[in-house]
Amino acid sequence: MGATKTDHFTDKQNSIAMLAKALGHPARIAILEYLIKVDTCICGDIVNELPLAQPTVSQHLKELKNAGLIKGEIEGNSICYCVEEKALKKIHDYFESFSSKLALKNSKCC
Amino acid sequence: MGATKTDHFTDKQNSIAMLAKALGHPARIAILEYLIKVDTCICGDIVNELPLAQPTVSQHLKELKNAGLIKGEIEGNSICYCVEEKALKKIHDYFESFSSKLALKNSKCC
DNA sequence: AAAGCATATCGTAATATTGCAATATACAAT
DNA sequence: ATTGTATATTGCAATATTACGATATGCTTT
Repeated sequence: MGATKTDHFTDKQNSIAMLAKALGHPARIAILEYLIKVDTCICGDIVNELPLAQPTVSQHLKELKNAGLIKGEIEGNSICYCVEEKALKKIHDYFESFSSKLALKNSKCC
Repeated sequence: MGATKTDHFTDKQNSIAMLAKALGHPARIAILEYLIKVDTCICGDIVNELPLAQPTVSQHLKELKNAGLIKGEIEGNSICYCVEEKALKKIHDYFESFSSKLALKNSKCC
């Protein structure tokens, strides 16, 4: 095979994995960082910012959008891409709970 | 082509993307959750816990280890896998700073 | 309508990931 | 030494990802 067996895991696990997967590429991390840094968020800027061709950037934007990490609104001729704060909060909260669970452990091993 | 152009991005971006990529599979999320849940952490348990064959689980463990998210110590006959807290903290801190940057924004668009 | 910009989609090649059967390794117990 | 148990590695097939040139779509201006 070769396809991920998503149906054997919980919805939560799949959804976190999906978000993490979308973040699992430096270009997409760079895009998110850029969207947070600047106030205006037009796709053209992103293409100029990244060391990748326009179709490649467009593809990465699509993946971030599919994962729900960004949203894009048509703004006249170009497109206004913005961070979807809810998704980032979801990830943040997830690792927050991880951290607090870890803090409670008195690791018996390692 | 087809290989990620890591050399065009910052070390930080690559390192976060690497961690996120390793977390980008439900099986690996499930493994981490399990390691945090239980006190003892032996690989055999993980194989029984997951709906995947033993070689597949071994491979996922290897990837988590490569990414620095877990560590494994030989414990007699079996292996004691544990969460590497530093790596989880790194991710947590990253999204923490994201969140606080977002909080400061008064998004002009979207 | 035509020309020019911004973005998306298609097609395709290179590479990576996922999953597992078969096999190897390494220790433990008999 | 042999057998059993736990984990890793190998090899391979199916699928996914990454990257980009070429092309399409859709606004906007002329």
